[in-house]
Amino acid sequence: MPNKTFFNLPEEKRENITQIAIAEFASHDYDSASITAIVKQAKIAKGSFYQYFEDKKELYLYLIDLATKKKIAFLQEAKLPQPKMGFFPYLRWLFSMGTKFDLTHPALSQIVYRTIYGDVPFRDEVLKMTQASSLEYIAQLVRQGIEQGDIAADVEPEMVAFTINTLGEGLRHFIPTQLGLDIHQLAQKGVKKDIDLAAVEKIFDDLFRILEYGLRSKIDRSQSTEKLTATVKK
Amino acid sequence: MPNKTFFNLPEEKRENITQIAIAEFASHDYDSASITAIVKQAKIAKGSFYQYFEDKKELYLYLIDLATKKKIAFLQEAKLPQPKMGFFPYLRWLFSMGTKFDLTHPALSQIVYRTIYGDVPFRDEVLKMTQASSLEYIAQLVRQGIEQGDIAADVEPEMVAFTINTLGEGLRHFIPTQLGLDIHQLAQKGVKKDIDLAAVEKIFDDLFRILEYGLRSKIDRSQSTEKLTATVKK
DNA sequence: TCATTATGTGACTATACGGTCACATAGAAA
DNA sequence: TTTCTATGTGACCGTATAGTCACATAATGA
Repeated sequence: MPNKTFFNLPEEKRENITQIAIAEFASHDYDSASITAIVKQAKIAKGSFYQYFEDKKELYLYLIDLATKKKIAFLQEAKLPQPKMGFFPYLRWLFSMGTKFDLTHPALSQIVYRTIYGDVPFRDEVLKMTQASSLEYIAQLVRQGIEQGDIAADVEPEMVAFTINTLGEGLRHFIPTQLGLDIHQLAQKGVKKDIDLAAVEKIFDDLFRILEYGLRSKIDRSQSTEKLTATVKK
Repeated sequence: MPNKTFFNLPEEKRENITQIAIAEFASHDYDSASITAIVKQAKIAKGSFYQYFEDKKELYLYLIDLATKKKIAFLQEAKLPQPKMGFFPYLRWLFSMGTKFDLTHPALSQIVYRTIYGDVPFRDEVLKMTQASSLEYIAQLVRQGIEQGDIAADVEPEMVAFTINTLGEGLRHFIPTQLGLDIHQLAQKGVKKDIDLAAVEKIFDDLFRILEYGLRSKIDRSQSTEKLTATVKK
């Protein structure tokens, strides 16, 4: 955690430094992100920076923490749907909110994303803060879905959790691509034009058609293939 | 492409330099990979290196090219299965061979993987050499699968191609994890213990159960749910 | 033997990095 | 006014980087 000096700073100044740091760590991996570049852009002395943060690692962990908290706040702010709405609608809501967060906070999301695939020198430490928990959450959701009869009982919950988690991460690439947005420009310059939400929903329609057919329990499948098709295709 | 001086080198020396370079670019992203470190390990003078390669970028592109060619050779060497064997068995063969390649050439595969998620300064240039073509190949396969009646006609081919491609990439994380291997250690030290191939097949069983149910055309689905289950579970 | 060409070499340049520190400034308390 | 504490500053350190170049060595051919 940063020194209290950092939090004593006028909000505007602190926010400015934070935003510049986010942009730097979003567009470079840990080793390549430059403290020198940050202080130069933020127009503060190097010595000042090192009065706010112990070292580079502390700044980085602070940003990871910030991203995690912002995402949780984002999900809580959008009022959670009925908890008993069933596995697939709930999962779709999760995917949809995740996408909205990624599109409205592209830089933050990019920083977290980097910890999964990039070269953070202390990856394990960071993954505990992010990735592991989200995969475990989905796995638990899947087990619940099986108990409730939403998901076929003969699937391997870990495999399903992997499939869902992987596709969720993959959407972070796929959706911007389909919308004609460049994911790296996005992280640096933010969203310019309005997002075609209908196109995003169409992508979810298609993806959940595959997932539902692939995962739904056999009772449902044999009973209501037509109804399912009707529901999915609206 | 490297200078011809590089190819005039005694095979052993050239191979040594190549392997060291591969290890370096596998364990660091483009900016962090160090030419100085490579020449030090390979015990050649800096000046010699710059007689083989124009600059860092040329070495990097050479490695990407090498990885691509090795993977293609790997797929061709394992004699291609009957081309008309149907979409799912063929896809499973592709996944299986991809996994084998990743496990036997972890460093090369890591370098290519980096171009998708890392910060190569000339990403677009590189993606044309790798990612784009594999996604396009799968998309074409999907369209073919729809024509042949293996895949439901009402799915969006691009969406299916994304799903498959994303899961294929994701397996590169998932399989080593499930086998208790560390993906980054793997890239640096290679495979020590024998790989539990049965466990890998089990993962494919589970994944293809989801994919087949999710994608198979409705005619097949209603006709032969039992047979399909029997086939998949063996 | 000499000349020509291909290779090898490592000190060197210019630049960048993370991090430090002696000092300067400011505001508040006394 | 003086003292104390919090904050700001940028030259500087040690180390690393990609890339260069004047020179050395080796091999080939005449």
